[in-house]
Amino acid sequence: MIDKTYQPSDVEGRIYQTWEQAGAFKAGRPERASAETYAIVIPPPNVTGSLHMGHALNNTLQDVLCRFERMRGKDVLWQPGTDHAGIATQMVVERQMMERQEPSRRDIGREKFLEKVWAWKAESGGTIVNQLKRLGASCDWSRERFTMDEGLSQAVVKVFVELYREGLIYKDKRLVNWDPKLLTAISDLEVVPVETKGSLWHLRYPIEGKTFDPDDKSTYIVVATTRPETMLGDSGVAVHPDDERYKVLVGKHVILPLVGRRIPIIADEYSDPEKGSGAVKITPAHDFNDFEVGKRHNLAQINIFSVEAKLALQGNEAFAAGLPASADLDATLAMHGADRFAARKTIVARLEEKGLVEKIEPHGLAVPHGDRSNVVIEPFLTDQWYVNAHELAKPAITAVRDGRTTFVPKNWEATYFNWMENIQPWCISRQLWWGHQIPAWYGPDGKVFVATSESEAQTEADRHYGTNTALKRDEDVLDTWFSSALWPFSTLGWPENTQELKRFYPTSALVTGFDIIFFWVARMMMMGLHFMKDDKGAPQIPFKDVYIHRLVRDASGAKMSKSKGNVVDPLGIIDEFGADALRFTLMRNVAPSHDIRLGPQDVENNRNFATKLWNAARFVEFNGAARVEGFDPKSAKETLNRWIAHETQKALHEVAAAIGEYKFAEAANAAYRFVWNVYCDWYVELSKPLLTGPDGVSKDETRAMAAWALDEILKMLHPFMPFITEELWRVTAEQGPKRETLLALAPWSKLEGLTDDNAETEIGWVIDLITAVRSLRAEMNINVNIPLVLAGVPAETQARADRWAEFIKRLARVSELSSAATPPQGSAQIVVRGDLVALPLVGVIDIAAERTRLAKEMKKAEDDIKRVDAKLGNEKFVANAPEEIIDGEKEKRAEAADRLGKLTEALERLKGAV
RNA sequence: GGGCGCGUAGCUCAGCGGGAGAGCACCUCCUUGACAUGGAGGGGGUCACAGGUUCGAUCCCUGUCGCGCCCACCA
Repeated sequence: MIDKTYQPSDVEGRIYQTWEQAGAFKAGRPERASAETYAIVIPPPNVTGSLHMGHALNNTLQDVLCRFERMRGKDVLWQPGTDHAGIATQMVVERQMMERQEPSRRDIGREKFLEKVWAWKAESGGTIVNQLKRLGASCDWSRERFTMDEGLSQAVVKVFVELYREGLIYKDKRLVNWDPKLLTAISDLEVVPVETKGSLWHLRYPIEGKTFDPDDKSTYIVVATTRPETMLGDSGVAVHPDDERYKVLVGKHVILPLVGRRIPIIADEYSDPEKGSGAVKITPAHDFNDFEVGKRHNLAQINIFSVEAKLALQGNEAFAAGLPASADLDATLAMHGADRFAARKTIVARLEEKGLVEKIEPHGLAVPHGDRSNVVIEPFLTDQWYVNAHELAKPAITAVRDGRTTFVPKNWEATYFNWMENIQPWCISRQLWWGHQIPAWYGPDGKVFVATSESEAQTEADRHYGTNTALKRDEDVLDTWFSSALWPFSTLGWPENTQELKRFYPTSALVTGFDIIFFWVARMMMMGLHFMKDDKGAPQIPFKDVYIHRLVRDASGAKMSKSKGNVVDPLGIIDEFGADALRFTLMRNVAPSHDIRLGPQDVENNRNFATKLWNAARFVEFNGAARVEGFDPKSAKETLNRWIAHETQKALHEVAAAIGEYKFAEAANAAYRFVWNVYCDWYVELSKPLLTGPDGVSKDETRAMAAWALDEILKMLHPFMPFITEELWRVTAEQGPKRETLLALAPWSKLEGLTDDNAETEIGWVIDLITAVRSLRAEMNINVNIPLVLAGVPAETQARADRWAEFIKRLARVSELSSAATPPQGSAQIVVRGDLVALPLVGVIDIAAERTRLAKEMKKAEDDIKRVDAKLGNEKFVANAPEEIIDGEKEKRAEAADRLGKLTEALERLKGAV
């Protein structure tokens, strides 16, 4: 028995358990050993994270694909796992330690700290996994991986060492984005510009050999800067070679104020005469452009503070060592212990005292910030490890150009190419503790030995030095995205040549958000193509299709964020409306070029849809419509049953085709319309006379068909609404012939041969008639059952009406159905598919109102005729338009003319009435 | 500066060459034997604007305006 109401919270947990116990989501089920494979690797959520709406969308999309392909008989692997999320996790644990007023990580040391992180991972790592299960995600949990588990760590080391040996990973001293709060380098992608109202300081640099006089412009050159504190590191002033104002100064020197350093005035195209004063100070160690200019002109790279000093002071942002010996002592002292912005004040004050500040203008600019720390990034000259991304990008670009990997929607490829073609070296070292420690060891002279293990490095070192030499391991860890880049093959067991690798790589699809195309997708492409080869040694892509989705926003269209307090918790939604309602809402609204707006109202509507489905199943059950062993829908005799079989096939094909093209909303909406507007609104209603009528062949057939179509509905909805469909599948299994499989493993039906145009025409006519009568009744406010007279209709219509009389009476609330040559006096008259239908309503209808109504209908018909005549009267249209269009227009005209004729007669007849 | 996308009913969005659709909201009616988390009916739109291509443009092209996002730069 199906319960009166569906309570998602009561059944979802149980259903999920059933799936797990049956091993329904396991890849490599023996009975599918020879089946085609289908694989998706999950975008690994942060191990310490919890499910947000973005996850809900991302994973529902993947689940729809996986469940659909599983039902289509494929051997599906949805590879789950979590990411160690270096910076994020380290920050979480550090914050927790601070809240508990425990000693800091530097106090307890690396080893103790890492123990704490692992403990935290053990404690909270399962959260996200359980939340994904609540969403219904059909991952193969037996294969769950973690980016820092042993196997994946081995993969990371191997990749690092091999790329190093190929020269594609190298150590370099260049400017990096330094995060002064986290005290680590970060990659370009982790820097976000923040629009800020700043100032532009115009500083006077005295020219060598002249006595500085604020009133004599020939004694100094003005440079404009947004960061006056960096002047301590200036090693040149650049002007544009064509700038007449400064031509005479090129080659001369200025004496850097406060510091006293002699620095050259150089000519370089980088200088823009339009900006600032046209002369720009060059600080090679603290600005990316200046770094390049400095290299061109051999300028000194002067750090205004040193990493060592900062590390020692644990982030006090102190200026310490590193200032040149000739620095103004006062300035140095003022810097000591002050942060960059305090230093700026001090320096500006010192310069102002000396009359060296010409003016300060307000100036808007985008200041780079760290995406995690949210502090201003300091370009900083340090030794870091880099990946030669430019080289690795080449095959990754080609693979997409050749269409071996395709983006859906395709326009993201432009974004991908644009970034890949301009890719910069990828800084992969991080001055953190939580992550994969770089497999590099240093000898006493600083020589580096990169190896897969310490002993291997030691052996190499001993060979090199000719004696046993103590080595020191590189303290840095790798960027989290380095291990993520290997995810599609590391999770499958690489570097071992596993069965999984052979069977599931390249994976079928990747589903991810546009915001990590660069962070993740591009890098997986690079690493996958470099390390994975097919039998012939050709590079292998990590995935064939990349489906890119957008954001989930709140009901008013605002981006969800903790600070705004508008975050909708998917688990709260699941508690209230059920996972199916949330999933279906997301799927019905996901569109390639739009973010999704999600309001509770939408979820409620889809919860209502689930209820509708539930009640349809109850109706079927009440009416004894159980599944019948070996029932073949093709064998149906009743037109109504042939019609629903026809519609079912159509809907099932629509849904399958749409999922196949990643058109999730189209698929979900096709299923929605079929279930609600076809099956419930018409089939269930029209089947009532048959199901409540006398026992017999027709009744049996209708019962079997109703149950059969319901089964098909459960299948077509299952990828979207796995819980309620599985539950109904289970309950209905009790009623018909034995059925052992879970719906999750049931085969997607390959319906064919059910198309029936006659049934469609006939039922279409019935539906139109009922709708027209209902419409008229509502318009004229008639609440009682009324008689219906077919006026002078052809024999075919008459026969049809006879066949459907009972149905029409019931659904259109008609008391009696009869025929006559002409409509009775005082009838309301409507035209249904060319047939005149009269509703004799003497004394009931308002003749004047009916006249007005008819006139309105006639106007419509006349307009239709005019429109078509205008077209058909156009020679060029007749000459150029395709034949079927012209024929269509002619049909339209004939239909309208016929309708007009009947309506005119109807109006004529009404004249006699009072 | 470069790129991508979007302006269609009050709202959220489909449609993307042959006289505009859905859901929600709104109005009217209906507790009829699956479902009031429901049923029936209805009103509501110069498809941003201007040109062009075409027999025909919401749909294709060009431009304008407005909105959003990404990349680069910002002395």
